[in-house]
Amino acid sequence: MAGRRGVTSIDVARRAGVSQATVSLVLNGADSKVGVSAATRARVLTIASELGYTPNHAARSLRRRSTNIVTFILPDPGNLYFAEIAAAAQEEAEARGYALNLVAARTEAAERQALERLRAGVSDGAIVIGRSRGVWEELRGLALRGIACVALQDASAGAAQSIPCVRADLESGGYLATSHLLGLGHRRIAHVTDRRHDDDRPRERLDGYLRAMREAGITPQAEWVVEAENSLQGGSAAMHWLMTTIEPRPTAVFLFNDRMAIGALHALDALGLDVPHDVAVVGFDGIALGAFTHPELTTIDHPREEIGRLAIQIVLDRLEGKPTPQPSPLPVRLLVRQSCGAQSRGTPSCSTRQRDASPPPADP
Amino acid sequence: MAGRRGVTSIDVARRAGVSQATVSLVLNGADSKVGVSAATRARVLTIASELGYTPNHAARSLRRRSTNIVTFILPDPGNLYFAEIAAAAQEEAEARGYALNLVAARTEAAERQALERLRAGVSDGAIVIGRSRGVWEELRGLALRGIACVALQDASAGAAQSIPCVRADLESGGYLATSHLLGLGHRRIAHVTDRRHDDDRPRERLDGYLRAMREAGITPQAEWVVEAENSLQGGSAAMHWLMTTIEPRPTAVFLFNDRMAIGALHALDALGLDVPHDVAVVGFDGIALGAFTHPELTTIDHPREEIGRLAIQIVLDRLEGKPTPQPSPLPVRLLVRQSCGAQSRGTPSCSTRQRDASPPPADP
DNA sequence: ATGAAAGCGCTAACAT
DNA sequence: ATGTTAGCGCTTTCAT
Repeated sequence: MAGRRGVTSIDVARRAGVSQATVSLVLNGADSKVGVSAATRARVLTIASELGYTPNHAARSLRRRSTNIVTFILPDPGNLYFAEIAAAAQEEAEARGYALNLVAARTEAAERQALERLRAGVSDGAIVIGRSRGVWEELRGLALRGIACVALQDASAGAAQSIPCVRADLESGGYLATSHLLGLGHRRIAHVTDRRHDDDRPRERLDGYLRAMREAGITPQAEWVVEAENSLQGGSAAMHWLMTTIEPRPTAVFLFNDRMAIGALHALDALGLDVPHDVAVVGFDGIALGAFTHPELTTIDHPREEIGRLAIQIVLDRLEGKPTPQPSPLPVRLLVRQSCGAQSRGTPSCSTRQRDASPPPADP
Repeated sequence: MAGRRGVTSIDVARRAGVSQATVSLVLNGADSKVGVSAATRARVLTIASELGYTPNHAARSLRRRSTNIVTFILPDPGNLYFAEIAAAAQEEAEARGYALNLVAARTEAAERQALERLRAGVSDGAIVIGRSRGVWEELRGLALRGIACVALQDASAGAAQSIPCVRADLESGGYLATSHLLGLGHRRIAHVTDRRHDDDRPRERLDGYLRAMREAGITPQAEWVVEAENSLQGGSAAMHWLMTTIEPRPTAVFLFNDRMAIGALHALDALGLDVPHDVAVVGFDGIALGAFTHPELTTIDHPREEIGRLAIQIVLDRLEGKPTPQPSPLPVRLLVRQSCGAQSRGTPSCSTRQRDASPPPADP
């Protein structure tokens, strides 16, 4: 039920007493060699806006073989980490005249669907946070078709596979987090990782964790590493399990991401355990929310803006034929707040950047 | 730089030794009156998949005058409330064979852009959480063009304007929240609202707040109602201001949404004030995160799934020509957790649905 | 400076 | 059962 059809360039042409081609010429600016007289130009423009003319997207895309759209496929819109990256990408895309479409692909089926639509040419490029292994073959196929694809945060996609990948240095992050806890005197340090298997991301953090432990001469107990669902509940459940099952209890826990860490804080609260006194907690990602938890969350801070901006830049540069080197992993940094116990509760660190802003005007 | 073009139905036709039209017939199923022999059908299908053929989206949309896409314009992807609604909408859209594109429109300019693209026909319908006042004229224009639009959570859009609006009963929510606090014995109850002016949403909650106060025979002090930015910081700053400026201090605060409430909890924590003992806090929305804060957040729970599902249903029903009545406001409910002080900290209420799940398997 | 015309890849009505 | 054909609305080359 498409309803009455919109106004076309032919309508504009008729009203303006010119040919349809002229309308097109006028609307696509003077970038063409052929010129249009100022008078005609003005008349066409006026009438177009009078009629509320908007060029039809499908027709234009069909003809131009491009859409001016980039798709951002995200596995989980409920994870603010992705929201923050997408926001940065969005801004950059907009600045360069492209639209960014977010597509949630929470299941493999949804992901397949989304990729299928990419093949159909719904957009000129894509930023993909892959979920399933098979994504990479698919992405290469798309790249061959001229669709500019960039992977996010996936080591396996790497240079070998010829599709560029923007990522943070996750292994270093894992190492940093764990070293920090070791430096605070902790020995029984647990790590909660993402249950999803078909993915290297959990592995990288884990590698960093293991390296730090090894360097400290500690052999992590098998039960110190637990897999959980990547969610608030998952983090909470994992922490609950760690605290009620393992003897002796771990004194510190490093979690897969901030969202799970927030779940974990809640579990500890419910168990009556104090953070950081009884258990130290370190998250991963650096989402803004981490500055507002109780206690404030110590975490591994990713350059989220840069990740988003870089990803879209590579996509657009490719689209415009510019050379795009395989980017190197972006550095992460330790963001010390309260949950790790490195600072006293009352003394907020200067690295806690998200301090309360100035008071609002009262104005009922 | 579109790269080499993809495989078209003509390629498939050639290889299969049939006409291009036959390929189209086969791929669009048997819904047409004309038949295709099973043999031809099979051959075409095989070859199509061998060649990796995917129908071109632009061409198909141009011809069919429809895209099979619905756009969801959201003002703030960092607000989990929208993420939860969008997730529900997504699921329903998928189930009905449509794709849902999320578009972030954090500024008015971005919103205009997004609406412009709707006019161009990028999608068949749209769910819009308007930001600026002008949206409504624009939406009506789109509806006239046959694009099925649904507004979310905006009273002003209502029946009068002929564009359907799915919304929760915000005024009742404000009333419920405030009444609850009054019932707990509070008298100096503050309300933190959204600073944005061109919008009725803040107003509705405020109306509920004022009605409850009036019924209780209390005249709210002007300074009890403060406007703040809709963000974690905004909530935090507003709470800080309330607690450090007003004499005597309010003993309870009802905030515009859960995100601001979480910011507020943080400010109270930083000031050394105990929630709910020193100050009772009530949020609004019911996002999942509210069950994981410290203390757990008492809030006005919206039927977020239903909102998302209903919105997309109306869009799709309109698209399919089914009658779609103007929906009535969806009921909200008080979700009592810890931050209001109605229950002792140690005794979680049964309405706190998001309890920690069962323990995960240890499996390093 | 402007118009005529050829498609982009597909669907759907009509002809065979 | 299959092929032919006429566009969808636009861009762009080539004439004029």
